[in-house]
Amino acid sequence: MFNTARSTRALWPSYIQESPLSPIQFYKCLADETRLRCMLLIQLEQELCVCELMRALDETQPKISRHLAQLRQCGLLTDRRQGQWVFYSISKTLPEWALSVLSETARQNEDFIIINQEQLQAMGDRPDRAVACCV
Amino acid sequence: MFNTARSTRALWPSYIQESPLSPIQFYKCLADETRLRCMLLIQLEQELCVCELMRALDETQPKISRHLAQLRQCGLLTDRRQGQWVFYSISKTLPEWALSVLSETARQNEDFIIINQEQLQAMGDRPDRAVACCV
DNA sequence: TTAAAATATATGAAAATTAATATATATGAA
DNA sequence: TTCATATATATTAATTTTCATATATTTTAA
Repeated sequence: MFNTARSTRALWPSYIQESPLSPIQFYKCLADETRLRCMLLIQLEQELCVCELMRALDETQPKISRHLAQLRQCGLLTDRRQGQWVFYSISKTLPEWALSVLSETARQNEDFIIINQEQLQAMGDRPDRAVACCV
Repeated sequence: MFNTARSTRALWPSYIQESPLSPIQFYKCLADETRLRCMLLIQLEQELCVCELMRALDETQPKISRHLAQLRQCGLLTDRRQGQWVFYSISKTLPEWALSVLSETARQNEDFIIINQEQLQAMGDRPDRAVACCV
């Protein structure tokens, strides 16, 4: 039915499938509050880890993790592990139209996402990012 | 819970609610294949009636009608009756960002919608539109 | 004219499908 | 061991579809 680098066992929503990103798949990804906020925040902040998103959205760890995994499997996000943290960022394979949809949404819906940005800013002890050399 | 000009009785998906259009509500509307194709086609053709969309999408009448009603209740479409037909068009209250999302999606996903445009073109006996005077 | 019949659209209600969540537990790194 | 993240499983919730039927308009035939 579908495959991922991480797992072939999990039961995922049916719209999770291999490339290429269809408009339907993309909009299903955005049609959930947790996922939309994660996408917009990550786009604004370049890169965020699970614990930062938990704080910014005030949601449980499994919930955040699960939605991030979906976004990764649909090709919207990529992740990199740095020590104990896993940082998520916008996938470089995301088509241009999808990128412009995201930035247009963020730009004209500031009120929607500002609360999460504030909670992120208020978070103490945010993990340091190692500068990735030799990408 | 919600209200419409047409009915206060129907049970609709929870994302149907009164204004203003939130990004979540908008993307839930686009996160269904029937609805997304209807939106893109209507945007491209200015105005389409239920029977035209049935033909373009090859879907049943209740299915099309139901999804159009949802899109209308969320404020994405408006309708006008002309004789026996009901024509749907993009709502003039749709925010600018949503319009640009739609057109960007259409512009960069031609393959997705062309099949429906072709079926529409191939449809015989399309209802005439009366020029609306004195709007 | 008026009374069916035909055509187009809408919707109630149940069924079917799909998706989201919580809890417990597993994995991996420091 | 502790902290951060992932996931299995069960459960609950939300959404979509289908079928039957209702409503509105036009057409046809008496």
